[in-house]
Amino acid sequence: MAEAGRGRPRSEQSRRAILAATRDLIAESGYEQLTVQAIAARAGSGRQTVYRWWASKELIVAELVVNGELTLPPVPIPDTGHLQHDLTAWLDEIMLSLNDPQAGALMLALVTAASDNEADARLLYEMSTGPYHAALVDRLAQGVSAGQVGPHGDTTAIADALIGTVLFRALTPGARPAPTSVVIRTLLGRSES
Amino acid sequence: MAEAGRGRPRSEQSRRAILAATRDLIAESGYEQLTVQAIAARAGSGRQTVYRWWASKELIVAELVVNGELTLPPVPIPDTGHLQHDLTAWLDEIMLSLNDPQAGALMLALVTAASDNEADARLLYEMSTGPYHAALVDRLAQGVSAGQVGPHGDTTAIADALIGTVLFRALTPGARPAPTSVVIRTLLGRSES
Amino acid sequence: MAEAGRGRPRSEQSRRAILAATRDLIAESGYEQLTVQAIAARAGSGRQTVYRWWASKELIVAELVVNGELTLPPVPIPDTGHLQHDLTAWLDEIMLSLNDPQAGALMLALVTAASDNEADARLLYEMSTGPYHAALVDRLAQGVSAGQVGPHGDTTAIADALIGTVLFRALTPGARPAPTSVVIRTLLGRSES
Amino acid sequence: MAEAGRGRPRSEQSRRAILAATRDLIAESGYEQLTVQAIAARAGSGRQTVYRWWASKELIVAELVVNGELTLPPVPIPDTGHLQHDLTAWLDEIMLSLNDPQAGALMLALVTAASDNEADARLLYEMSTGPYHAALVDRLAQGVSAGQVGPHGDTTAIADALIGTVLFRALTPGARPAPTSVVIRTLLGRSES
DNA sequence: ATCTAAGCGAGACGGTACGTCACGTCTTAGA
DNA sequence: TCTAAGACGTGACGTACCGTCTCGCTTAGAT
Repeated sequence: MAEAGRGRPRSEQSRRAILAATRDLIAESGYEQLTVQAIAARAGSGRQTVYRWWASKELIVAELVVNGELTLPPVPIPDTGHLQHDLTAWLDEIMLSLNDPQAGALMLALVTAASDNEADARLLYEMSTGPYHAALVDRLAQGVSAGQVGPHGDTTAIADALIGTVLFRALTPGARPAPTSVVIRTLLGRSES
Repeated sequence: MAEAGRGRPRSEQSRRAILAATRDLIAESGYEQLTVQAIAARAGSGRQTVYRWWASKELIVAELVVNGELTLPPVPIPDTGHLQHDLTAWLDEIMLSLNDPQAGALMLALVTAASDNEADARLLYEMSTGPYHAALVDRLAQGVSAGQVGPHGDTTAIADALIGTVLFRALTPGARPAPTSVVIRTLLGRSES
Repeated sequence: MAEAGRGRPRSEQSRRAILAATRDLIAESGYEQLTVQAIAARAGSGRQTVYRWWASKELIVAELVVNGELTLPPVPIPDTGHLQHDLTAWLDEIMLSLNDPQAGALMLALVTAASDNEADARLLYEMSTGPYHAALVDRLAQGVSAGQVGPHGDTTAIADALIGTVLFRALTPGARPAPTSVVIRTLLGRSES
Repeated sequence: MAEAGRGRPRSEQSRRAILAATRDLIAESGYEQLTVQAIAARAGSGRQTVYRWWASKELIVAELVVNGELTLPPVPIPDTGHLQHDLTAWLDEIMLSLNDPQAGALMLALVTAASDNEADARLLYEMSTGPYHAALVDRLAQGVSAGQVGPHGDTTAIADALIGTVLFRALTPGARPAPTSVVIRTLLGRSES
C-alpha cells in the first residue's frame, strides 16, 4: 500500500529537528508565543516541511507528549518501604521542579494544546499524567498491602487527589499551601510515622 | 490632578454588554475562537470601545473572573450537619456541571487567559477557585469541631485535594474515576456514615 | 427667524482660533497631516465646536480661502505703465514666494481640499486664483490700450496662461523653466523693451 | 549576496492585477475613496500582497504613472505642417478629454499622490506631463523653423504656458475660458491663418 | 548514466485577526 | 445653549501568522 521509495525519502533528521525546536521554544517562550515560522527557523527547515509531517501545531505538541519528550519532569516515586516518607519526598520534588519556569510553560502548553478538542485532551492528559497516575496507584496498592494506608483510603482517589493537588498548585502560583507532609498525612489518613 | 467627571462618561451599558458577550461567546465556542471583532459585534459596540477599556482579550476574561461572572458554576456547599454527605453531594453536583460543555470551555479559558503572566494567573485562579477553597475550608473546620474529620486530616490539604481532584477530572475527560463517595471518604479519613 | 440670544452665544473667538489653527497647521505640516483633533487642540477648543461651525475639514479650508487667509501670497501687480516690466517683476516675485515651503503646502491644500467635489473645487479655485486672474485681465486690458500687447494676444488667454504657468511650475519642482522675462515676452508677443 | 531565484517567485499576474485595480478604482471613484482593501478585493488578491510590494498607496500610483498607465489620455500632437491648426486641434481634444470625469480623477490623484514628498512630486509630474511637454517643444521647434511662431515666442515658455493652461482649466471647472483658437493664436503671437 | 518522482529550504500567495488612528456623533458638567 | 472634554460606533490602516502553493535544488530508486 505504501508507495515504494520513489523520490527523495523524508528526512528523519528534519522531523527530529522540528520536534526538538518545538520543545525548546515552548520551554523558552511558552506555548502562546509558539509559531510554525519560529519552529521551522529554529529547526533549519522550511515551513512546508513542518506541515508535511503534522497538520497543526497542536499535533506536534501531541507527538512530543506521546513520545514523553514534553511532560512534567519524570520524577520516580521512591520505594524505601515507607509509603508516607516516599510520597512526601516525591511530592516535594515535584513541587520543586514546578518552580522551574520551563515546567510551568510545559504545563500550560499541555492544557492549551488540548483546548477545543476533547479527543486531544484525553490523549494528552493520559499520556502526560497517566504514567504518574499509574505509578502512584501501584505504589499505593503496595502500601495498602503493607497496612500503610488508612482504612478508608482508596488508591485511585488518593492518586487523583495527589495529581490534582499538584495541578492546582502549579496553576495558583501565589497560594500558601499546606506542607507536603501534611498533605500526604491527610491523604493517607495516617499520623506521621 | 485627575479631572473629575469631564467629558462623556463611559457607557456602563457597553461595558456590561461586552463582558456579557465575552462570557457567552466563550461558553458557545470556546476561548480559542474568541475574537475582539466578534465580542464587539455581539455586544453591539465598536471594536475600539473594547480596546478603550481593556488592553487585551485576556483582561476582559480576567475581569469576568474577578467579577465572578465567569467561573465554575457557583455550587454552594450544603450544610446538613453531616460533613461526609454534604461534601459528597457537593462533589457530585460539581462533577455533573462539568459535563456541561460550557463549563469545560470556561475552565480552559481560565487556564489559557492566565498563560504567560504569573500575576494574571494568580489573580485568575485565586478569584475563580478562591471562593470554593475558602468555603471548603470553612465547612471542613466546622466538621473538625464536630469530630467528622479523621484525626490526621488538615483542612487546607483536604480543600486543595478536592479542588485539585475536580481540576484533574475536568482536564482528563476520558478517565474512569473513583466514585465521589469514595473520594470524600478517602479525603476525610472516615468510613461512610 | 434667527433665534434671539437664548443660551450662551457662540464664541467668535473660538471660530477665529480654529481658523488660525488650521492655517498654521497646514503651513507647518501640510494638508495631509491635518486632523480635526489637532486643529481643536491647537485652538484650545473642543472637537465638537469645530463641527458646530463647519461640516468638514474641507470647508474650514474653503473658508480660509474665501477669506483670503489661505492663498498664494497676495502679490500685487505693479503698474509703472510698462506692462512687460510689470508682469516680469510680478512673475518673479510669485515664483520666488513659491520657494517658501509653506506656499507649496497651501497650494496642495487647495488642490486636495477640492478633490471629489466639483462645487468646492469651483469655489476654492475661483476664490484663490480669481482675484489674480481678474487683476491680470485688468492690467492686460490697460496694456492693450497702451499698445503694449501684441496684435494677436487675448487678455483672458494670457491671464490663463500666466496662472497656468505658475501652477505648472509649482507642481514640477525639478524642472528648469524658461526665464520669466522670456515667458512674458512670449505671452505678450513683444520684443523686450 | 542577494539569493537568486529562491522561493516562489512573485506573481506578475497579481502585480498587474493590483496596478489595474488601482487604476480602475481611481478612475471610478477618485483617489480619495481609494483603499488598499478595495484594491486587493478588486485584484482578487490579499491585502498583504499589496503591502509586500508597495509601502503605500501613493507608491502604487507612482508606479502607474512611471509606467505611463495612469496619465492624461495620450493625445498625440497632429502634424499637418500647419502649427496653429495642429495645436488648436490638440488643445481641443485635450480639453474634451478633461470633461471625462475619469481624467479629472486621475489629475487629482497625481496631485494628491505627490503631496508631502517633493521627490515624488518631481517624479510624478515629470513622468505624467513630461512627455507632453517634450512633444510640444519638438513640434514648436519645427514650427519655428517653418516660421510659424511669432518672433518673440520661446518654445519652452509656450509649452509651459500650454500645459499650465490645461492644468488651470482642469482645476477650475466653472470658468468660462477663451476659445482654444484664441489661446493658440495668443501663445504663438500669430494671426489665425 | 540517465530519467523520474518526491522531499527539501525558501518564500509569495489569499486570508483573518490584531491593535492603532481618525472620523463624525453623542453625552456629560460647567459657564 | 454653547463650551471643553471625551466616549461612542465605524472603518481604514499596517503587521503578524495562518495554511497553501510554487520555485530551483537535491536525492534516490527505476529505467
